[in-house]
Amino acid sequence: MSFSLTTWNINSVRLRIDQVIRFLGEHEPDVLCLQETKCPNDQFPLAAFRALGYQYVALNGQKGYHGVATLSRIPFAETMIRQFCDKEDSRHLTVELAGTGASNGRKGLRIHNFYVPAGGDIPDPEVNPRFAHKLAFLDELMLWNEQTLPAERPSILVGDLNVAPYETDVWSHKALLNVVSHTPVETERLERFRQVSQYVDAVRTLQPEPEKVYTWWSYRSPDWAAANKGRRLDHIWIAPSLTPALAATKITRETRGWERPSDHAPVTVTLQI
DNA sequence: ATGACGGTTCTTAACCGA
Repeated sequence: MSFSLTTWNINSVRLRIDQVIRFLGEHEPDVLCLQETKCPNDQFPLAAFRALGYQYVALNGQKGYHGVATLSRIPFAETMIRQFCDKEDSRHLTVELAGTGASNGRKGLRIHNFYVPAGGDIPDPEVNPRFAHKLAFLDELMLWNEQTLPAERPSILVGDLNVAPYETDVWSHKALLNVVSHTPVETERLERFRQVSQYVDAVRTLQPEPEKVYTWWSYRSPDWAAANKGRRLDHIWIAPSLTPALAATKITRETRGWERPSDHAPVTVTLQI
C-alpha cells in the first residue's frame, strides 16, 4: 500500500485556503502537515478539508503567530501536544494513525509536526532572545527524543525546522555561515538531534549532496526563480524501520510561483508500506 | 544581493518571519 505525506509552511491557512485545496486536489497526500497556520482552532477552515476527504484533523493553533495542523484521510488513534521552553506557543503536534499498530502487535505510526522558532536576525544568544529561544528549543528536542524513542517505533518527523543543515541546503554556504538558519551552532544541534534519534533525512536519501535542494525562497527576492537563492528549511525525517519503504520525495516548487504564494514549498514523501 | 516583502493585529504603525 502506498502512503504519502506532505509538509507545508502555509504562512496563513485562511489567506491561502484556496491554494491548499488546489494542492490537495492535484497531489492527494494521505496526510497534510501545516505550519504557520496563524489561525485559532475555532476559526480553522475545516469544511474545505472535509469536502476533499480530510475528515480527521488535529489542531494546535493560536492567534496571529505560529500554529500547526495535521489533516488526514486516515483516522487518528491519538493526538498529543507538547509545550517547549515553558511557552504557550503552538509549535508541536503529534498524531498516531489508527490501524497501524496494536492489532498486529506493533506500535502505531506516529507523525510529529514541528514549527521550530525562526530565531530572529542576530545569531548571538547573548543579545538576541529569539536566537536563545531557538537554541533552547533544539536542546529540548534532544530531551523529547529520549522519551519518544523514535528508533523503536515507526514514526515520521516533519515540519519547518528553520535550519538548513548542510552546505548544499543553501544557495551559498559561505555567504550564509553567519546568517540565522545556517550557523554552525544551529546546524550542529539539528544534525546531532537527527543522528541521536536515528531518523533518516528522506529528501537527502534520494537527493544526496552535493545537489542543491531548497524549500524556501525569500519574498524579498525580486525574481526568486531566476536568482534561486533558496534554503532547505522544511524537512521529512523517517524512522529507520521505514527506510526500506521509502519510495519517493518531492518538493513542489511550482506553488512558489502561484499568485500571493507562501514563501515555502510543500515537501512530500511517499512510502510503500 | 539579509532584502527590492508579506503576514497579523482590539491595525492605519508595529511586530514577526528567515
